[in-house]
Amino acid sequence: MSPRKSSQEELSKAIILDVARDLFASNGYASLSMRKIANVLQCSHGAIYYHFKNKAEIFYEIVEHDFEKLDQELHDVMSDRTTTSDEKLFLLLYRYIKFGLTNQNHYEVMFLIRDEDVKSYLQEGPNKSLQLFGEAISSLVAKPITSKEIYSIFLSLHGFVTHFCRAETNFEDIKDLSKSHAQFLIKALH
Amino acid sequence: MSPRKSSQEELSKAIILDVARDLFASNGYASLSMRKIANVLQCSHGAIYYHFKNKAEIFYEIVEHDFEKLDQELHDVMSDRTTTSDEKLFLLLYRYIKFGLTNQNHYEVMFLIRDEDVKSYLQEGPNKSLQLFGEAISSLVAKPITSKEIYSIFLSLHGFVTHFCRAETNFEDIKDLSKSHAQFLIKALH
DNA sequence: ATTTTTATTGACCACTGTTCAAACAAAAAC
DNA sequence: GTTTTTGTTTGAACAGTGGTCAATAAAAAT
Repeated sequence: MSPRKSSQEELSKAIILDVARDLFASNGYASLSMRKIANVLQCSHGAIYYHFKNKAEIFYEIVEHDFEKLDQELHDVMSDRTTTSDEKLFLLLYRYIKFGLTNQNHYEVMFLIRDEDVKSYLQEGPNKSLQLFGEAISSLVAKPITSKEIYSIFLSLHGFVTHFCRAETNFEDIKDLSKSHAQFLIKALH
Repeated sequence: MSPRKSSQEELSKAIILDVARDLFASNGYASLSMRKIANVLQCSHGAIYYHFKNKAEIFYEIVEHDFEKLDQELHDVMSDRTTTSDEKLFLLLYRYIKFGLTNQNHYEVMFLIRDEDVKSYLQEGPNKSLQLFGEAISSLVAKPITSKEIYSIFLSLHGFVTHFCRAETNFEDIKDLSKSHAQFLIKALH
């Protein structure tokens, strides 16, 4: 009919991302198709490919953006003057788990999906998290920390989140377990 | 042409599993299609559905069967009379990592894939691993171990395997890191 | 008023897992 | 030995996927 929309209803990266972000939160990567997004946007799925190279690009942009909240949160923990180093250390681990489990679909794209297209966008993201983490932890523990220990801490948290992501467990349901996991890991550091 | 094969070349669960297992080891779950399997079997893809309910069932049978090697390996560690408890504890963790990383596609089906069909088959498998693990660890440590600690150990190993599964890292390339991760976790137990 | 650029459509491609009527081989019943 | 029944395979069909692209029309530039 009309191969181009009136300027009022023209698409844009931002509009697509808004809709996709919304649907993504409840659907996840695999079961949210380009056509479903197009449907909500009231456009054809082909149009989306004018704004994004492929499906992976859309979702990576969403995830990358939303992961800044995690950075922010960890940063907040570190710059709080009312908490001790020990408390900070605990909160760092605890908040990481909390973030992962309250943004399970995000976590999946960032750390779990094995799709090659998705992975091609992930050079920076996960490493950045790891580095931030490492620096923070090092600064909180008196004893010198090796990079292997940093890895261990990070991957141990990762395993916790991954497992309960798959089980689709609410964070609220495993708050206690999260706390004890964080404490368990801290014990290994000392 | 011939809607039924001569008895010599008839399909069977076993034959399908043999071929699928082979292809699965190098292709993984997502990118190995029913049609590819049928192609190698020289039959139509429809025929496979006579022997298996769906794709997930095939792969679950493969994975379930091959995971017995892990059970066996852990059992071997425990029943070795020449190693101390401390050595056994280390080997338990180390061998788990090794198994996961030398059977990455298996590990993915058992613990990672979020597909509903796959998960419907997974009521027993992962819990069984966890339980075996818990009993073994408890028996190796003098101090009483809580179930939360068992969880922590297990999920920490899981995170390690998961991460390097995604990165498709060879176990050989991170042997050292595996060892230090195992040792890190043991430190938390004491 | 005309040309150029830009964004959208929808048909199309090559896939995917899954279903199922039809067809025929083998086994069982007669 | 013939007929019936059962078991197994085929291949077309379905509904879906991500992705491409010529045709087209609105908007912008001339």
